[in-house]
Amino acid sequence: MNRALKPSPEEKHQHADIPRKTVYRLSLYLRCLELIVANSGKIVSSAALASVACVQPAQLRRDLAYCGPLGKRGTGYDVLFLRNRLEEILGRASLQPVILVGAGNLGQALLSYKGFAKEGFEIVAAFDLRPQRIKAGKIPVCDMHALQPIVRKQAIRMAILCVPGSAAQQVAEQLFKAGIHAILNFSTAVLHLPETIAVNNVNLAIELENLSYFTR
Amino acid sequence: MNRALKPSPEEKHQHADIPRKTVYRLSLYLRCLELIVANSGKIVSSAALASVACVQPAQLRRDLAYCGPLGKRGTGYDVLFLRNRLEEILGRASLQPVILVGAGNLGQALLSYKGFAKEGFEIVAAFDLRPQRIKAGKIPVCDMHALQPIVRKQAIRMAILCVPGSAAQQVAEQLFKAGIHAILNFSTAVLHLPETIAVNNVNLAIELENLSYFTR
DNA sequence: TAGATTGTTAATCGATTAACAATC
DNA sequence: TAGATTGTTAATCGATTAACAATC
Repeated sequence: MNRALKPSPEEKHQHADIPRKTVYRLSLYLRCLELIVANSGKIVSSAALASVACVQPAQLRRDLAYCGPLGKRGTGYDVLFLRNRLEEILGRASLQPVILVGAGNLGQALLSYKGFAKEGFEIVAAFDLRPQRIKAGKIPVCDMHALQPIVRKQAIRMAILCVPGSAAQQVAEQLFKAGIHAILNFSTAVLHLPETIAVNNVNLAIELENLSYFTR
Repeated sequence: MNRALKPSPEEKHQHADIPRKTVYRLSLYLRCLELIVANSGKIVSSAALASVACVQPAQLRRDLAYCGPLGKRGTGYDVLFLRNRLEEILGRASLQPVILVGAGNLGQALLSYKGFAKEGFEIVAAFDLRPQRIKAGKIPVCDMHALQPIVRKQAIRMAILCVPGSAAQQVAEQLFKAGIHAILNFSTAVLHLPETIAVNNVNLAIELENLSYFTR
């Protein structure tokens, strides 16, 4: 997506800093809108969309307000228009290349997981200490030494990290040095990295432990 | 807030409702303590532990304070004692049985993922519409019809949900009716369920989308 | 006792919700 | 115009952080 040099009115809100939690919910709303589109809904009110997304209508309106005025007072939101705007804001216009590092159990699973491709992300390469041991369908599995040149050459910004916890910090530093800007961390380790790199943690064992606590 | 009667110390912390975010971080602290134990640390200060866990020392002390006084002023926390207390509070004393529903790509991956077993959770059975198509090592893969009797008989409280988004709501209702108390939801659907059942959502595509937004 | 570090209180910050004026 | 629903402001709620008295 090419950007005009001077900001147009549409872009007025593009660079507003939207809180992280709101951005997360925007993704949620987008998925709810897809459902509504599939059910041939044309117009949706904040109350209706909020109920699908399981949030309060006031919160939904507030979240959307960060993106500029998107609805029509007295009427509601045009479903297709809102969907398109959210797609723009979330940057889903273009296919995003991603690499995956650590092709063990979980890593191999994510390689074959269809959910990413469906939503605009393409895993273009996987990396492992012992690349020959891995079957990964169409995706090339490379040696760790190939990481930096591939990331640089293809200008890849995002990585999925699935190495064992004991290796995670060291590999994460490699990713940072190679020029990666964001890591989805599935390892059990807490990563200590410069603030310029974004990290989202998905710790499956902790999620279960957390649920377990609340079942008593 | 004026209380007529002051609760005794035990009363105060036994049934204390610890905020969800704090419970999550307690799991994190527990894992950091394991690291410190491995490095033969005996005593740890809030500053040291906080730095390992990437949180503020004040937040760590506050979080721990929900669990009663666990440290010694002027000295710090006894590593083994604190670990044991956190394990008790988080209920890691016993092995927790879990079922997995939907053994597609992601489901099969989680079945073979070692991370759960390592941390006190055992996937005792998997369920799928077409159980015969799945290879799952030692774990029995059963027809959906077998769900309710198995959950009841073995008094299973937790489920991992990996079915396609289009089936998720319906299957989640089945889980609820079968007597499940907590769901780790990997499907793309937003589940509408009674408040008595706990749900944690892990939406991999949204995590990536969220990171993608913050890399610009 | 002097130094260190917790546990707790008070101040700050941010996020959610309620209320309503703007306006379709 | 009357009814509906947004966008926004103000009130509320909860979570984080700073500060410090308690105490080892």
